[in-house]
Amino acid sequence: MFSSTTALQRFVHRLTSRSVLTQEEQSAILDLPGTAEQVGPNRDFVPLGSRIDHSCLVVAGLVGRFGQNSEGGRQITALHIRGDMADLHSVVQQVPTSALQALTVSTLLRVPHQALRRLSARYPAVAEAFWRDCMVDTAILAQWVVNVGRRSARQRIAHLICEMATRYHGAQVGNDITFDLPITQHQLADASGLTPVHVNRTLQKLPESNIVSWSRGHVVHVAGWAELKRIADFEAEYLQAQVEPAGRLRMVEIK
Amino acid sequence: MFSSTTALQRFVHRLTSRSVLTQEEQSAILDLPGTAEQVGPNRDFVPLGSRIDHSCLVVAGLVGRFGQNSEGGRQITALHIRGDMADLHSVVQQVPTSALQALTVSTLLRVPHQALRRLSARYPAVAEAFWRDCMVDTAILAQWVVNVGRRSARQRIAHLICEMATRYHGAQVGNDITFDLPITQHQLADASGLTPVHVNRTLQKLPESNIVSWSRGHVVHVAGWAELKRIADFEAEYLQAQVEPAGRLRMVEIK
DNA sequence: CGGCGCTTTGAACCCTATCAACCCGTGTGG
DNA sequence: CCACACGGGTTGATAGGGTTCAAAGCGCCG
Repeated sequence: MFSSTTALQRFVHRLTSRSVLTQEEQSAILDLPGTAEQVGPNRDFVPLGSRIDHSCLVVAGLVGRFGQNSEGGRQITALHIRGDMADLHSVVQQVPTSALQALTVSTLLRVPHQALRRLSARYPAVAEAFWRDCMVDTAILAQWVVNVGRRSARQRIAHLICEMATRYHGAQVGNDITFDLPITQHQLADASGLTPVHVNRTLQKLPESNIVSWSRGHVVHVAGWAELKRIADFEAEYLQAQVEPAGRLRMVEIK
Repeated sequence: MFSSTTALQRFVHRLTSRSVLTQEEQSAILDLPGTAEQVGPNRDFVPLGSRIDHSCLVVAGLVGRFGQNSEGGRQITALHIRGDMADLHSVVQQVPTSALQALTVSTLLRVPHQALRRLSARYPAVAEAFWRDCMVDTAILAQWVVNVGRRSARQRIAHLICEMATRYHGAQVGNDITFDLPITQHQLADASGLTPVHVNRTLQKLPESNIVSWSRGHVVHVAGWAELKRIADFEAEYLQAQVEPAGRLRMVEIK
């Protein structure tokens, strides 16, 4: 149904939108081995505590990184969509400090660390691209802190929608956008630091000017992107969805 | 007053507590060039927007990474203490997506990216150590999301104290700890997603069992570490303050 | 002594949580 | 084909943690 090659192509595409990689390096990534796996919703596929030996590329579906407090309160700290290597960082940090869970039925490609490390050692520019990609995730995370720390419920949700819209559509976001975000209100609550009940009520007040509609098929339709951005207080720069070629950086000379 | 060599030694020490570096690699880091600078409190020394060409090593003082919402609400997304290379990630991301500001009088060593890149290109293991260090900062950030998203005011503050105590003292935390945290209640509020007023009130209720005292000289005294940890719901693993030698990883063979 | 930055206190308010039902579409089994 | 369970989503009532605004206290330094 979903080819792992397609997923790797998406991954390469993401990397090259921010980093400079030679043709050889790109195809080396495309040749990465891995075993595909399908997991059901609400299933931890990267549990806490035990050392792991692979990273997970999201082929299809939606994946969340989860934190918890002792009372069982859950907090999603990151969302990953197709083409994301959800725990690329585990290449340098083998013991997960937070768990990865599928939010919907998802397909994953488990890529051995060994292969990723070999690639990084052989092509320093790939290591650099990996590092850089991890730092974009970090920038997103920093925005999440601002989101839950200093924004109202409606802003939090609006911001999350803006982020996901941009991540799905890259730079080409028009004023009218549609994309698939298969997430329940409960999960949305866990992502925004709110209660499911309050998410529900906030969501109802959002389409006041027909800005967003959230059909239960999980497809989000944004009718007024500019307006939504304003509400959300959203600036897309940190996502670096499309860094201009001139802005790209490469530490290692191209041979 | 503060030697930049000492700061670099601290930096090396931090790196080697999680990564394996040869003697040669370590001294290469110690030889890193840089220009020292002293900045006053509340001064942005890494502003938003403009491309930068150096990273900042904190020699002394306390610095914060700031996010903002459009209404001017400020949110600290990271704290950095002596020995931290506060924006090491800027080596691969030259345009800052959040600003760095001194919280107290601080001394910085501005280290040219060029030097850091040369080091990374020459010693892949150093690049790996840099990447890993950035990922520890990311793990901390993820905890912050949980903190502001899913913890009560008292837990947030307790957690922050626990984190800083561990970062200052590493693994050797006894039940009775003293350390310097020169931060105002206002800044503490910005870090924990609360208002200064509420921080004040929460702080007053903390020493109910003489657990922490926050003398105005900014020196924190924790009398009951175990109890504070319990309140804060704090697990130190994510900080990786002291990874066992056996747990360390190195992608590149030691020559 | 006066000013300044930080801390402290009070009172009112409100956003969001909590608890508890109920609704509704879907799938399943008798 | 209906009964039932199940996982979301929705709604109401109530409570509370945290905010807001405003003013006063306090230590420190010039």
